[in-house]
Amino acid sequence: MLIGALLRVPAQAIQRRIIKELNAAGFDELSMPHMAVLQFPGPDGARPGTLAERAGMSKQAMNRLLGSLEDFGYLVRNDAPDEGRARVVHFTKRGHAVYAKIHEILRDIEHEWRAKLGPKDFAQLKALLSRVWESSLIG
Amino acid sequence: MLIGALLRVPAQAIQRRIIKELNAAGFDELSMPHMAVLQFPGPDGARPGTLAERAGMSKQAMNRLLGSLEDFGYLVRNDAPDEGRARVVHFTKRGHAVYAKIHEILRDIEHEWRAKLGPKDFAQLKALLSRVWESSLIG
DNA sequence: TCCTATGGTAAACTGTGTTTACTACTATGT
DNA sequence: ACATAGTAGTAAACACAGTTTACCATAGGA
Repeated sequence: MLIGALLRVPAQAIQRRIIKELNAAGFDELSMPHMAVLQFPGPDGARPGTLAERAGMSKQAMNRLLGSLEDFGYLVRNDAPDEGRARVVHFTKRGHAVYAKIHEILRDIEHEWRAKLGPKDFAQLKALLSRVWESSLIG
Repeated sequence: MLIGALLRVPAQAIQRRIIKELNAAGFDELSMPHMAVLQFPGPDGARPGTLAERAGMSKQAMNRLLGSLEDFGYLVRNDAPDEGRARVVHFTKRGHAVYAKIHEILRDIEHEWRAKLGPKDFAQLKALLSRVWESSLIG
């Protein structure tokens, strides 16, 4: 089995599970595209343009996503007082709640993996993936 | 760093790189959605419905994808003589060529990762991901 | 024969993302 | 001071992908 599938399949499974459990927990307006905003490290305090770059999409697409999340009450876009036309995204209470819920789901998943693999091997897996992250392999 | 991001980011990076290199290698009609068909274990010999299920999408969406790949000359959909209305997907020569190219790219990526992490740690990483795959963690 | 299940197909609708075009503010050069 | 270029954000038109709804074709029973 090649590394592509080995990474892709569990990553997708986690993504799907997060959306499903989020919907079940009362955040039922959220769907796949919104994950581009909610992904680590989260939008709180960031500029729309920065978020667009992180997600690998155009500023316009990100902006519409932010607009929908603002309509749903997850965040607000305030003017940034320091710089010209810039704006800053901030979570509302509900926004902080989803983000916390996502972390809860991920902690559950980590707990299950740890139980299956054993704590030592699971730690090893995370350590190796962290090294991939830190190296220039995924730039 | 939580397991979600640790898996998602490199998996996405690999996906993008595959598409980019495929385009550069002369397979320039291919874009992200086509990857749903070309993903492991590949469409050769499979039913449209099976491929839809694998990719987690509707049969109709998969069928249009197959139609476009057929138009581009990557595959054909023949009648399956054994069963009622069933059809079977088969690669054309060009289809086999892309699939081989994808494998080549993935082998390159594995080579780079092996060089960065060291052969032992890279093997360990793949072994751990294989265990995740084999366990019921991603079902 | 009629009913159901399965596999596939077609068209309308929805939403998502890019492209193109524009506004607002800042900084720089003359 | 003014013109210019650069940065950040926004808006509308467009293209495309995926779901929904509906339908056709074959096989296997009741």
